[in-house]
Amino acid sequence: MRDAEATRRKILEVAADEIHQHGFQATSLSIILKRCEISKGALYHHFDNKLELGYAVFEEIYTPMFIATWQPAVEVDDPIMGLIKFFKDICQEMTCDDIVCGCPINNLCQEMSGVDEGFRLRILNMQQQLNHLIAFNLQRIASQLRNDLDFNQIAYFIVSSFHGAYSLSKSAKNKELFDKVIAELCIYITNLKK
Amino acid sequence: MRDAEATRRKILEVAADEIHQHGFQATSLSIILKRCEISKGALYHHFDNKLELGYAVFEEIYTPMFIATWQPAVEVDDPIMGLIKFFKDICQEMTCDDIVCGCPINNLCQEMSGVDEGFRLRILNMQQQLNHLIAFNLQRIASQLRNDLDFNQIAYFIVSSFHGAYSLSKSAKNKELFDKVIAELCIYITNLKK
DNA sequence: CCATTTACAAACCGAGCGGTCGGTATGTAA
DNA sequence: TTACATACCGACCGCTCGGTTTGTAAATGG
Repeated sequence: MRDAEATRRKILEVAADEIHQHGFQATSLSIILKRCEISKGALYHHFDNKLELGYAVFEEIYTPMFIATWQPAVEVDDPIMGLIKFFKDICQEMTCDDIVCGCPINNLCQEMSGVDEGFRLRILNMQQQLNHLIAFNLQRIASQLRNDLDFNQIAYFIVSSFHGAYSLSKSAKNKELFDKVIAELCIYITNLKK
Repeated sequence: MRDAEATRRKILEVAADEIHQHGFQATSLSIILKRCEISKGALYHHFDNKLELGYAVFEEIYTPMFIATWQPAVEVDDPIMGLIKFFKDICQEMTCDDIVCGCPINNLCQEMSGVDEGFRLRILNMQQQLNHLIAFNLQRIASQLRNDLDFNQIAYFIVSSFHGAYSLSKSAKNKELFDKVIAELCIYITNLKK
């Protein structure tokens, strides 16, 4: 037999890239087939339908990537500094094209939350995990922070601003705009400290 | 003749609603035709193609609505209080479904910025107008605000957070989440004052 | 009053979509 | 060698899409 697992993996990776670039609904299976140099039979051997492929991409590609991105930012001695370093690094490393393409999960959130319940619940779960991750680690150093802070609320606000920054930069095709919003976000985060 | 202008207007309004609900690409012309109870000939008599219809919706429906929404919020004696009242009002008036549907312009920004240059430039123009509107009116009361503030940066940050709040709430289908982010945004805005 | 333009209606077109299906090649185990 | 499962091929299907063409009744200008 040919390497079935490798075929499956290739489909997932190409699909992840296509979905990231064009969104789920606008992603064409035939383009995925062409890029993978496989037939439709091969794809439907590994996945029941387009939706199941989408779910698999979400769970096996986007989710691990998302966790691996955020976790190191807050699971450090000082999550405030961790977050700021995290954001600054993103500003430095990201190209303009990266920003225009946006965060895969946030893109799906915008596109698919209202369309498909399966996607919505997966995205919701991911967001709650992220929020807990941030809020818990802020709580951990509560003594260094201002009093009467609502850590959950703050975590949601940080993520909102971050993803909003992508949105704003999409129409501008301008990295500087992204950098500006992130800079202000960093100021906000810094001011959480006493 | 039958009332051509009324027909055109009805098409625009129905299209605006469909695009708001399903996005531009997923909006089907045939559904618009059914809802308007007109034929394809009527639609293509008034608009060259789907894209031109989309542009017309943007310019004749979304843009005036957008301006009319934000302008009164900042063109008051105290734009800080104006913005806070604006946000609080939105929290009160908006239903959960409204929030899930999102801001039409931000939705289009996410979906179409990378797909069509015509949309991108229209959205960009709109965002720059909004940013100037906010930044200019903050500048106006600079003496009441903290020193060394970058008003443009702050305006971008406010808009980012606001639109990010929609995004976050889409997957949660939860108004409280939206309210939380807005509450934190109001705290941030309040803290701009001396 | 008639010719022309306007404002639609309705039939139709090709392309592309997701998905199905019969068939084939390649492996393993009896 | 037989028997079967897995992995994959590619033609084809029904359907919807945006868009075009043709036809026609109502309004308008000369």
